[in-house]
Amino acid sequence: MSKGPQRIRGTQDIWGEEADRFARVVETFDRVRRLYAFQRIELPVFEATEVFARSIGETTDIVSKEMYTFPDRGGDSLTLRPEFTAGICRAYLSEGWQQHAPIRLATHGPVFRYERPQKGRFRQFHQLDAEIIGTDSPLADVELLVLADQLLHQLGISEGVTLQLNTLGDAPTRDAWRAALVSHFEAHRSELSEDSLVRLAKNPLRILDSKDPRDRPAVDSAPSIDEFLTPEASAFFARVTAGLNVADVSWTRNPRLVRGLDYYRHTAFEFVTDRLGAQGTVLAGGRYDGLIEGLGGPHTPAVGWAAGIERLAMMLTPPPALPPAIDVPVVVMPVGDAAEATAIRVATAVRRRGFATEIYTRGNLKKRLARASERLVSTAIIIGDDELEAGQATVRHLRIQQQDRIPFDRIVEQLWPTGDE
RNA sequence: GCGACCGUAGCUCAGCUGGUUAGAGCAUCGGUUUGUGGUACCGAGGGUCGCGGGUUCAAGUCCCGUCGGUCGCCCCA
Repeated sequence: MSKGPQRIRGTQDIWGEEADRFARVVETFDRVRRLYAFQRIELPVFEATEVFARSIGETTDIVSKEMYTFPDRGGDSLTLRPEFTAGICRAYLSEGWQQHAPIRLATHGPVFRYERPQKGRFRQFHQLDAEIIGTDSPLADVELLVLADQLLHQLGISEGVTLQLNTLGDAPTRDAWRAALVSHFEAHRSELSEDSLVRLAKNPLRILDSKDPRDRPAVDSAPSIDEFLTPEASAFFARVTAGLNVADVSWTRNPRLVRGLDYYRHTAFEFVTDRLGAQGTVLAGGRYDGLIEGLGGPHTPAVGWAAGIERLAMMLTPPPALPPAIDVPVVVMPVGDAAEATAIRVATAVRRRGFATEIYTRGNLKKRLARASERLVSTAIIIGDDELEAGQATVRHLRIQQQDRIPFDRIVEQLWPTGDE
């Protein structure tokens, strides 16, 4: 079946209706992001490996086994970005964006993770990303969440999506809670699943969102973070939730929500749906006050989130509701080689007037008209020997099945009279 | 990385318990007096049956491996 080179596993050739959905997600994000005054940035798809290794956490699966890491010809170790945040923080430092802090940034593009592909999960996939860097105000967290909420509404996919919210507290909170969890789970070792025993050593917080029913009892009896929140941490969380309530964004407290990446503090959140099988998370993020410091910069508080474009696109309304991919109102049909030059001249004039057109050259006139009808073209400009001799094109209006003759140099102004956009 | 299912024309699939030159629909291309419409009719091209090995007189059909896909686990957007 297959001829020639194969597409790389976990990558996609996006085309047609799927490409339209994809574009709609990006366009909507771009529109909403402006409403919240986030500025657009473009960043490299690869960075020095240490940018990700130091920020994401050496023990996470992403860093330990999912990165595309390779030496370049100069011997430096580079990595295709597995997420946006680390690269944005690196840029924040190397471009001196501190002087603009707090700064609101938005971007989107491909990210890469060496994972086993399945529904809604790819090796090259695409994310939307929004970050606010340089403020420790809970208002920033609120703004980001309200932005996310509005994005989902404008995409028309907020139905069935719930915002799950949690706090991971500040550093002292997190350390105390973590220690309590470790001793709790150590005491219940015998009740845990094999997976969770591994987590206990590597990333004990992760046991909390285990799907294995065997872990339930130990998880249910585990200490809650609320018992360890410092007054500052709980005041922070209270201001975030209060802000969401004022903005009328509904949310659910999920005390077992933790983040996979090590750099998160305080607010952690996920917009989750049940419509995407195992890949329920559609947009996720939180506050990462320690990350920039970890990269060697000054202490810099920040918040952000990322959303999977493919996952959002999959939730979009089915094809019929979408507008046609390409709207070409006019088509030019030269009949015979002699008509070619005139066809090019006419088509160019149409495009310079600001309208899309295509020149159909293949097949007999009947086939071409059939093709045009199929694609909902409204006007066909036919140019053959008769027309060349008369200096007038046959302009056929496909909808009303009527046609008339118009001199070549008057076609554009006849079809689109000035002032009638 | 683990488990289950799947892999036949560009697309969607049929091919019964292994048996002559592998089929259909859609799409494509051509034709129905080299110039007038989504229809109709006629015809054509297009397949190393993912790939490699094995069993058998004989394999698209059975077995093993491999690659790819799907779903789940892990992880995550």
